[in-house]
Amino acid sequence: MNRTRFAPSPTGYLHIGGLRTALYSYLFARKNGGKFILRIEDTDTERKVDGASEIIYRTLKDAGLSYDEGPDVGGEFGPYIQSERKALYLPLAERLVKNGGAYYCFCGKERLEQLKADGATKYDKRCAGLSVAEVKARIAAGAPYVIRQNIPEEGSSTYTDGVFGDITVENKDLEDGVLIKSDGMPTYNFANVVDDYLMGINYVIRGVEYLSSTPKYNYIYKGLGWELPNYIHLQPIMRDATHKLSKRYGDASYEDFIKKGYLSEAIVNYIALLGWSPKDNREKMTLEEMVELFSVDGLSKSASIFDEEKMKWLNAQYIREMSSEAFYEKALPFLEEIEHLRGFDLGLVAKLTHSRCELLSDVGKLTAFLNDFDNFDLGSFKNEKWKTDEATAEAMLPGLITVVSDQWPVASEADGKESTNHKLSNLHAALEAFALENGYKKGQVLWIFRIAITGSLVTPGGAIEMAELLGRERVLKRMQAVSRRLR
RNA sequence: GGCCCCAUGGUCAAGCGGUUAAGACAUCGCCCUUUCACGGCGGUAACCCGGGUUCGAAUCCCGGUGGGGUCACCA
Repeated sequence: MNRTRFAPSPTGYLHIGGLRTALYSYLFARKNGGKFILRIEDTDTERKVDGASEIIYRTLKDAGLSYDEGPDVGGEFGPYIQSERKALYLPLAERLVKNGGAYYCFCGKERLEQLKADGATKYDKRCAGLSVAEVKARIAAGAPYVIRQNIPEEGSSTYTDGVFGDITVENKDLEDGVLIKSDGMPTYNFANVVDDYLMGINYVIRGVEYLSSTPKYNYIYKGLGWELPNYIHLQPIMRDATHKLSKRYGDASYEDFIKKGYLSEAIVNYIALLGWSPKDNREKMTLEEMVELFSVDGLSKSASIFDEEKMKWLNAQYIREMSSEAFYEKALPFLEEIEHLRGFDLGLVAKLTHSRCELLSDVGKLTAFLNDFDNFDLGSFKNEKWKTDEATAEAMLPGLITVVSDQWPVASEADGKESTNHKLSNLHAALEAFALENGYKKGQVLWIFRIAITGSLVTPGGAIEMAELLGRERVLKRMQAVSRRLR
């Protein structure tokens, strides 16, 4: 049984890079019929943020990455929150000391600093030579101590990474890291290894920052007589060629993108592609399809730069394939926040903007003309293809007003949607007739009409659709106002 | 600086010794069209550099350059 895990520290919100690591771990587990586990690594009390764990749970679920075991779902390898596992580590470190894989170290801060000042690049193993009796005596005397890993001075260590292949590091380049701090608590390095082993994790999927320190971790496994896990290291997502994506620069978290109007599916789909590609080069995929297509050899060895443009494109793809009902439902929270949409038929707004949105939040700017009308540039009447300009508009408008006024009946209470559609198609026919009678081209009339009622070169729909959205009264009022401005 | 890793168009990326070096985003042009968008068609655009190995190298080896990571009683 393969078991993978995602082990974030609750330092705030879930970053997009973290989400991708979780995604790959999830895909690997699901693809191979294994289990995906969530563990919260909160041993650093300084950086701990209230509510951060909940954000992680929520985001993972929202993104569809269901975990089989975790703090809020339980499991037989718990607890899944590191701070609740405190008691586990010290005895194991002591066992490692007995096996020769670690030793007590009494060197204080001053000596460590002195070593560094003298040009040492790592701890000099001085305490590794202490006799058992001496160690006992010092501890009994109350001397503060840490437990350090005892790494061989000679030779080298090699392991095989799933994406990078064989990684070899000289042992002399490895430092005897602290396993247990002077307060009795484990360091991240130690707790991480212990927890992975105890939770049965046999595929460790994580960022490349651990690539060269993995041999150290392996010495812990070996020292305790544990079987080594397999490793899959992932290159980071970059903001540009030289900077990682990070929240320090406001590079988004998952939730920020949701707030910006991205769909969860699109975000997950896009980040899956950043650093991985399926054999058939497919781009738009559901989570299920990703599970199906996932394989480690599709993982990239180089870092990838985050390109929001492409994610936007993917988001647009997802938006377009939604049913109008689904789109309306998803867009509603955004629609309701837009001031200038008050009093308009939001269902109709959604229908008109659906195919024109890349982000759910695009509705606002697509309908801005509903608000910015009064002083629009009259030069907008100029159109080269239709050969129209302000003069054309001035000449045409009075007649146009009459047509609309006469041919577009006032809506009555009893009117339903069908009746409205009927009236609008009548209006369309009436405008065509008007064009014919007066020697205009249909396109000219529709252009003048649309500009006169929207004041905008670009609108989410044609003249008739804009008329429907604005309603008879507003359409007439706007045309009259424009006609006045043109005189 | 030592050590580890990486290097194909602006971006994501196929490619695993013989290809006219895919595809997608972006960009540009044309078509469609009652504006825009969608859609369709087409264009511009890449193997970091230098040495090898080989009949043949984007692919293998070495060196350089560039970039990233790592060298904490942080995670």
